[in-house]
Amino acid sequence: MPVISPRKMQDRSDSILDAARSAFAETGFENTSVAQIARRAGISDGLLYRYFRNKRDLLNEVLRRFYERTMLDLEEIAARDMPFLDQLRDLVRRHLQTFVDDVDLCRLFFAEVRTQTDYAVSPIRQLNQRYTSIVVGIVQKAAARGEIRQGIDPRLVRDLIFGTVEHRAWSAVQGRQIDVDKTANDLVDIVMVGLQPVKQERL
Amino acid sequence: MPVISPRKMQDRSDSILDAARSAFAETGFENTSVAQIARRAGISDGLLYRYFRNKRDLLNEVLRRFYERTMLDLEEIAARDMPFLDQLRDLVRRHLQTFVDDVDLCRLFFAEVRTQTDYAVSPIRQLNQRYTSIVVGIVQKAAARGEIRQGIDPRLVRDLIFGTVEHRAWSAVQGRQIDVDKTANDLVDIVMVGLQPVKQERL
Amino acid sequence: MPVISPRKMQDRSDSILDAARSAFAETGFENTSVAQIARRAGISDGLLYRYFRNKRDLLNEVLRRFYERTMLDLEEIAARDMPFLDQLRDLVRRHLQTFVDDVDLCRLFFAEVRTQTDYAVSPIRQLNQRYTSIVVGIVQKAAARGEIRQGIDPRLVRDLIFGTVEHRAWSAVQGRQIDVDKTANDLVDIVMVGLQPVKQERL
Amino acid sequence: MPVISPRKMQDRSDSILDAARSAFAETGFENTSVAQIARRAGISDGLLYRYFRNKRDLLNEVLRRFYERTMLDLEEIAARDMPFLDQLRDLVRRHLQTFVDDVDLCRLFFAEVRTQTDYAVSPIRQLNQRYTSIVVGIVQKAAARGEIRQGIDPRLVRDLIFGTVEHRAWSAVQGRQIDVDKTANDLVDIVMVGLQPVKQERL
DNA sequence: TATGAATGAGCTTTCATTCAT
DNA sequence: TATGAATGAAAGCTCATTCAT
Repeated sequence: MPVISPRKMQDRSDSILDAARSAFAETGFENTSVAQIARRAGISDGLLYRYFRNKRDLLNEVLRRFYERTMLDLEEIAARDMPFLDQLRDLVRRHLQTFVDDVDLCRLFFAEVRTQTDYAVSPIRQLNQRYTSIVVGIVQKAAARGEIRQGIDPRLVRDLIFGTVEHRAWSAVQGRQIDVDKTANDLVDIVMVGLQPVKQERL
Repeated sequence: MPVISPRKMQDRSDSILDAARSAFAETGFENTSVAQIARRAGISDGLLYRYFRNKRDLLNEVLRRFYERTMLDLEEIAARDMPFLDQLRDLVRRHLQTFVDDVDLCRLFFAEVRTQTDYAVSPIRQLNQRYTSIVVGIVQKAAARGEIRQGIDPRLVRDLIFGTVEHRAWSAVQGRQIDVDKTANDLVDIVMVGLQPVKQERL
Repeated sequence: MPVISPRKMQDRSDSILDAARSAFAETGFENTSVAQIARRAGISDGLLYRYFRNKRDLLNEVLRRFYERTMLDLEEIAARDMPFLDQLRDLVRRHLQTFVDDVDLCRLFFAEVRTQTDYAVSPIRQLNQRYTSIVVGIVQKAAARGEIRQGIDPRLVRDLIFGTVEHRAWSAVQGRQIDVDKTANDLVDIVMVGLQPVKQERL
Repeated sequence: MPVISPRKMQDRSDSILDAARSAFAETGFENTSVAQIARRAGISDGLLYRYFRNKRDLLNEVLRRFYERTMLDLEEIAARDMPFLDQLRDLVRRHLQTFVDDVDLCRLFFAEVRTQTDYAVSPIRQLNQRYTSIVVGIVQKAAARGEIRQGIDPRLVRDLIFGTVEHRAWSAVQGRQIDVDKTANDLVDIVMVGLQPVKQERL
């Protein structure tokens, strides 16, 4: 009995994950059956269990890949040597774009993963932390460079950036389109100079 | 002439809602069976259906009560005649406190309701909109009074406030305590004057 | 504690039966709940059980009354002293009219009663037998009078009359209207002279 | 490559249908649970649903098989080139025999299917129409050939034949044996020459 | 390696009937 | 006498997972 080549195994694993991703995105985790995923992937139910321990494992892996892919972009931006203001704007823009492009996977994350009881110790959470800590990093760098004032809690900025984008994107899910560039500009504007009416130099 | 007193009916309705709230919070909507809720409430399956039309009705009612209760506080703050800065700080503090006090219900809302495909037309969404529009309202009033600069999109401020608080509270769910007063102060500080280092007059 | 008058009891029993009849006719036996009947009758669920042992008892009583009422008409016709031909035609017409007027009750009988396992010993069956034996009776009388030829099995005529009417009425239930007079004439015509083409004296 | 042989699948399908037929016949459609059928067939509940879409599908299939089997015989008789009289007698005999052989299935049809509100659009009704239209056809042919007199409504003859047989068989269900040949002869006799006492040529 | 047959627990909701009040 | 609260069984159907083939 011929053993399948590692290459072929990898291809199959990928195609299962593809099938799972699109199926979960379309109908949600609970409303997607393993049989549906297997059919989309062109294999039998049983074989799927050779590649993934169970249905939830599949979900976690789908989201892990999503995160890793998205993170690369964000980390690339964070690695650039550029003024904080511009860097922040690029990050916000990129993050917003992720929501626009993959709203279903985002919803999946919020609905099915973040609320799991074992989320605190899950590998997905570690990815999420690594993801959001990118903003913490550039804020610390900006503070060190004097680009922003002292005494700012970088984690609050992180929550502000991700929270705002998420909330905005979420309301955009219900109906209205989202203008990525304008939203990024407006948000960064507020974050930098605040709402106060006093005259001040723009950076 | 009802066979049980209205008081007893009310008590029972409350105890069912209590049971539903804690059960949903612990195991999620899908993974909680009506039978479990009935057992927690100390009644039979069938009787539950004399108080609530169906399982989803139960969820909606749990969240409606939560919202109405919370909203009263928020609207009371919004109705006060006080400087925008202080009003915003009170609102943020109150909203944060809600998360601290009722993290289970918040999780329930985010996980089970907001992600439903029919959320757009659900009664809960209307409550949520009324809830968040409170901030839109005070921002508009502040703009009219000249307390903040022109050209600010009030809905972006709304997303910023609720998104940040939510994100912060969410990370607080996983472990760490949250310092409500400090967080509120810091957030309002950033929102008002931004991160920029330039010297400026505080309001 | 005042005992209710026999008269009032009778009235109530009647109103329950009325409610049951119309409810069963509209939605069928299985799809009608005891609570619905009680509500229609303006009483509580529990009280209904003071008047009828159970739901099926109610059904039997509804049909028993229906039969008795219908039977009176049929027996009145059978008691008349008139030529067999005319008498038969009147009976057929009357029976057809019953289907037209009370198709729902007829359906109820066929669907819910005649197929009960204990139908063979039920009071309803006795009524049904008494009902159909009316035709047996007039056939025997006609044979004795020489109005029909010898050697005819009266029970076969009974089955012919009731079977044909039922079958015709049943197909009429699905859509098409039924012309009572024409159908009665045509049926009696065939029954009397048959289909054969030979010239013969009409009676 | 199916994991079980087509032969075995067919056998199982048959055994499920057998189980369903006898269970439905004994306790009726509503009062038979899918679990009961599965147990009779020696399989699990779930497996049954790989063979039949749902409970009603099972009922339809049971009756469809019955009809198709029976119809073949009837259509074979109708296709023969023989005098109307003899053909009719053969049809009646055959139809009566069906009742004698499969009284349970007949009861099932009358009690559970024909009385359904959606019977008018059910596949079973189409089979029934095709079945009964066989008699309509031979009557029309007989009329064209002059074997029966003009002005006869073939559909009334259809109702007469099927109605009478059904009624007779039905009363036979409760107890008494049925003499197929005699009944067929007597019925055809009446249908051809009627009840009238006048002298006439027999065909 | 691969299949898909087979399992059976699990779910929401309804409702006839009883009985405390 | 009258109420309607309370019970709890029952039912059709789905599906993650296992395992014989």
